[in-house]
Amino acid sequence: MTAKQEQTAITPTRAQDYPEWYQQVIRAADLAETSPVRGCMVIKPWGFSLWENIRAALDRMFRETGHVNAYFPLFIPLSFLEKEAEHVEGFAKECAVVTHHRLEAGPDGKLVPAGELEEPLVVRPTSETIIGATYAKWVQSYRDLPLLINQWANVVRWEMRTRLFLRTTEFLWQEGHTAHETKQEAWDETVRMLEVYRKFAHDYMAMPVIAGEKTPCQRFPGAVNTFCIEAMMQDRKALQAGTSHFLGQNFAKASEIIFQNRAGEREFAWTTSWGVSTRLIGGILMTHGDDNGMVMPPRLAPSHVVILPILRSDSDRAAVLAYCEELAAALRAAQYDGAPVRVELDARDQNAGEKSWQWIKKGIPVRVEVGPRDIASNSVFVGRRDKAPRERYGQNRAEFVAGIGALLEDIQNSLFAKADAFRAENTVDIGGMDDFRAFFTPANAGKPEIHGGFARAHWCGGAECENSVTNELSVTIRCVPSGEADETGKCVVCGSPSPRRVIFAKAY
RNA sequence: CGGGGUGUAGCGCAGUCUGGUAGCGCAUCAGCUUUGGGAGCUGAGAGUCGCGGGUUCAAAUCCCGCCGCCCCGACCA
Repeated sequence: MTAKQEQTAITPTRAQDYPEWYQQVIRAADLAETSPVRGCMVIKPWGFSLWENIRAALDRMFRETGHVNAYFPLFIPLSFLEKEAEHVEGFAKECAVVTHHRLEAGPDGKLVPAGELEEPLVVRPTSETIIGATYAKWVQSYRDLPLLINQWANVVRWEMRTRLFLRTTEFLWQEGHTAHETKQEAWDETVRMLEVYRKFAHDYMAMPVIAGEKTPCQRFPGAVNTFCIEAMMQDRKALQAGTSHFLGQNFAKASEIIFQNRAGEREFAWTTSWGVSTRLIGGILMTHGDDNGMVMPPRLAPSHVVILPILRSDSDRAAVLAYCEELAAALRAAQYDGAPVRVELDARDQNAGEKSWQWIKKGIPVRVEVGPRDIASNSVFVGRRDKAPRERYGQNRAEFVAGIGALLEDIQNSLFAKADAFRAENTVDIGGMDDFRAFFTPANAGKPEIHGGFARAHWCGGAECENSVTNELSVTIRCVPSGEADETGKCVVCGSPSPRRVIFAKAY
């Protein structure tokens, strides 16, 4: 082997500079770019198609659990936001506010806002309050419940620091808002939707997650309980990938969602809300992406297969293209995940190797090269995105077409298995504070290397202990995992008795 | 919003210290040659050097102010 390292499509590599790698993959895979507006992004067709597939799959799951879609206004009267005290406190600092409704030419010819609004409008950071006000009108009787509504929308949160997909000023999401007759029903809904998210992450994103509950410090403003799914990225930091909130009667009280119950009494409804956002795209990138770019899980990939004709000479050209067209048609007639296989035929007149690398960077699951030799032997030359770029194999064309669904499913499963193994390798049980510090302290403080992971450690339940590790090590409690057996122990910070382990990690 | 870094062609960068009218690689376009793995040769196009002001005969370069982006911190999906 020569001293020269094998060239990677992305520089720097993950190990060299993870945040820079992340940005370069977004560029190289043509997912998105920054915009003239600070903190806002342009989602490009290849990235948006991924979002559309996420949306379609989740939307189906929401309908299967009895929900319907609706749409509520982008603008929320300021007074609505003021109704729930904790909610105000949580969001006030990051609200964009509309104060005028007209532009007029100023003395220097420039446009200036005019027509000041009587009441400023807040661009929704989330829609609990305006949906609550609407539900208050819709709900009179227990017969009007439950209300099970979702909306796909954009929201704005004026964040200090933004990162493409992970935290942008404007982002796309879905927010489910439900109202129920009983506490139990609302609680069940909260847990049901958390499970929908967990299943979606596992089955579609091929991203293992831990479902659990947030500590009081990390709760959604105004919620009684907040549940979440937490994933581990390849820099071993945690990414909150979805949340489901049990809101109790807090927002019903704020918005006066009152119904007459079966006993004829007036009662506040029990509500929930739950959401996932375009952040999931960042999650997919950081779960599966490698030093050659994006890796799309087949079930969500904008396209499954790209056919790359090898056009060696003009005399071959027509025959090769015809063979490729037939192959594309045969693949499109095949099914994967209950729908036709999505196929690209890249007949652009460019160097074959260059085109191939472009598709590798975009993360398409399967590449198929077809040249005169393949046609002569009635075969195709196949490359999988979950394998090394040069690790390819020839296969009989009919077998390849017949097996395309199984191949895509195999890639989907291998991505999950790899991510799951990575998470397992970087999840450790920790007992004492010395080990805890060692786990979360980088060896090189000047330019921290990838370090840490998920620490499963005991916690007494006290906010002081939680805050102390956050202040000292920038480590937060990601969640109290659901469905784990109780295990008594001693709090990693203070040594007090603890009923169970929780997940500590650095987080996005 | 505090500390650090950075901003020069679509992308990655040199040039800045020591002021002299902008360069390299990749990409793009044209032509020819190539073609089973990120092609070669020749030629071409493309930059208000982040923005604004100042010093100077002359500013990418020096000075002042502002802005964007990245990292760390506070905050968060």
